[in-house]
Amino acid sequence: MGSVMRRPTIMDIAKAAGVSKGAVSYALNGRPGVSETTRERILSIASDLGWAPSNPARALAPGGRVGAIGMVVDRPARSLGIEPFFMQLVSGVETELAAAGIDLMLQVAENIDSELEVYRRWAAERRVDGVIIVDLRVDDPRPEAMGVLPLPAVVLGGPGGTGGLPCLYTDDGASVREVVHYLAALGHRRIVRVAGPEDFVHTRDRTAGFQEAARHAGLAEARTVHADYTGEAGGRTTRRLLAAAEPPTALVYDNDLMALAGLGVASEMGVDVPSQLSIVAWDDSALCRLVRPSLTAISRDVFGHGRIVAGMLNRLLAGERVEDRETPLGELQPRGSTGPLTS
Amino acid sequence: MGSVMRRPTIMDIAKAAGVSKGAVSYALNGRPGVSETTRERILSIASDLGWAPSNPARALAPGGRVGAIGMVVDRPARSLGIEPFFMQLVSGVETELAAAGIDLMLQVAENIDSELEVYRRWAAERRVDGVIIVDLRVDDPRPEAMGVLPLPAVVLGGPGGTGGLPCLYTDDGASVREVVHYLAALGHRRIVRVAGPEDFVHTRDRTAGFQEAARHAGLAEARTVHADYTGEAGGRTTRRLLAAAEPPTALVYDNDLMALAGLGVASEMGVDVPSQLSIVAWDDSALCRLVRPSLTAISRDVFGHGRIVAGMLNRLLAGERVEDRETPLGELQPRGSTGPLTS
DNA sequence: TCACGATACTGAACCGGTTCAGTCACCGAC
DNA sequence: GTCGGTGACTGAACCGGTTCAGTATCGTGA
Repeated sequence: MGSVMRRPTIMDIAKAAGVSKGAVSYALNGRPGVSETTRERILSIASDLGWAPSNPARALAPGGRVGAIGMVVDRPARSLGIEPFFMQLVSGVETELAAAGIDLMLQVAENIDSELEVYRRWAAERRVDGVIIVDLRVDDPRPEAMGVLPLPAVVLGGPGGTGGLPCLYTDDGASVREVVHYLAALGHRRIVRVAGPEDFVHTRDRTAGFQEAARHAGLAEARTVHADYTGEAGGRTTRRLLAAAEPPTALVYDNDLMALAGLGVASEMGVDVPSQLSIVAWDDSALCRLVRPSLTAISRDVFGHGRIVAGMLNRLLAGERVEDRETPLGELQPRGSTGPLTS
Repeated sequence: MGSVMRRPTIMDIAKAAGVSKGAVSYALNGRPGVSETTRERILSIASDLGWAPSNPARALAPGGRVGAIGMVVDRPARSLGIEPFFMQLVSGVETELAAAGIDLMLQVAENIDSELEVYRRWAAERRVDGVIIVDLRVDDPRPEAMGVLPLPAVVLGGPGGTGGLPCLYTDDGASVREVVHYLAALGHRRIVRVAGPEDFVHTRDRTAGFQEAARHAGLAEARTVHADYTGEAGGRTTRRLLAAAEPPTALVYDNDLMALAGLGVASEMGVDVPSQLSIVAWDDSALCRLVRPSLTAISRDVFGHGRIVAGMLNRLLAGERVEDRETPLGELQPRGSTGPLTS
């Protein structure tokens, strides 16, 4: 008592062991320069003292790393809470980072400009060692900004348009083609896709796959309309579509939140799912299994994507060369919200 | 060209301005010790050079702060993705922190022990300046652990059981009493509450409020059963309750995810909502408005809670004395999922 | 027996800030 | 004219690590 609790430093260890700071550093980092007996003595003292390296000090030393990576999400704040995607991704990312003792900084941004501002600040203030970029856009300004900063980055999305940054990408076009074939086989011809924002690369890829499959199946009336991933927009769009003279018989949504909203609107308008309308969701979260009818969805391992992309960034930070990587295809999970027309 | 891009330091500024490091530091921090003309010259040079303070260096200096706070969430990873609560809370927290230039570290943990391990590591390695503790338990080990570490902390929950830590609390008992009165007024007598885990303080508070209101309204059959906030558990519990000989006519859920699952199960079992069963959710997220029937819910300003609790932590870190604070009561939002029995 | 090289270690510089104790010039008061 | 005080600034220490250039000690081979 009396002495104020203070974090032990390597200097404390050095004094207790009767050696110099440098020797302690070598011992603790498993580097040559100390004898095995000395190393063990130092490690034991360090453990007795409850020593842990000061992260700021490590980061400050020449060539030091901050031991944290950053992620910025800039979808509309309103939808963020419900969007299962990000928390699952975050869980996966952290699982991978935890092993390396790396932390995750999370920021929500209003738009892509404030997102860039966050990256600039993080780089200037040395807050993070690298970042994971999500929701790649068409002509995305972020990859090129990363080149200037410089802030090592890995992109979730692509391929293409990543400005040389390593990326983890998915062939969404293939998944959407499977959905169209599935719906066409059920007899649907008026299929409309309620998509995410037009300037996302994966939206564009899905749209291309959708059009191609529709043309292939001879569905002249298939088309894509855009919304913004929020339940509100999904509901509004669905209401408009179902009120048309010849409403679609099948709707394909780009996330599960809009699909859920669509299901609600159909019910409100007296349109039965699936006998009068089939609904397919993207991003098969638990939501899809909770509602009635349960939602047919394209299921991807978002948690796994997080692990992989974090691993890629880790290796990039370690100075290794990192190749682009493709994820397994999303799998169509047929459930109660799709079926043949029975009118 | 040829010169490698290097972050500018205050030494670079000092050289350019022809003054010492110390003078630059005084100028940049708005402290006395430099003339107004010199200060302006230094600021202008700093801006020209694109200087920003190195966070590790600032943190390392005596009395320096890391400029980051941490938050650990340890609900079951499965439910995390859909639980709107956390992302809304995070948004609110960050909005408040952004103004002070503070970052947020987020960690997901499997259980309360690994959560404590994270706090210990953060404190030992000086990763964060303080933490926000959520989901306070009965006999929670965390407040007391914080006293030892030492890591400044603010609790979202309580009051009581916070071991002296400042807290932001809600009178959940009052809200649940309002719900019971509302349902009783609609004619319901067999009301069951599907609650969160028993060892959460707010679960216990709600249970107490629920029992008191039930006794007051003469509802002998009202009771509480416990689940774990996941949709799966909410659905399973609902199925069991509705299969009983004399099933409840109203269910009150502790979050909206379980309420959503309950709604699905009711539909699956052919129980109409609201004519045969009324459903009330807690945490009024957009989900409640998207499904049909829309869910009556207790609405709270989770985003606002985040702002307030972050502000409290900020002031605590600044050395100010912080008082416990109560949030406004959650408001009952009656929607389509509740009504009188019409059997 | 001596030179040589390897091993084990020390001392100091360095990272980029903050802060404290001085130094110096200048100004007003007596 | 001198004294004291103040404002402006410098130089150096400090935070807690990492790393590099030396140095002392030892064993070994010729």
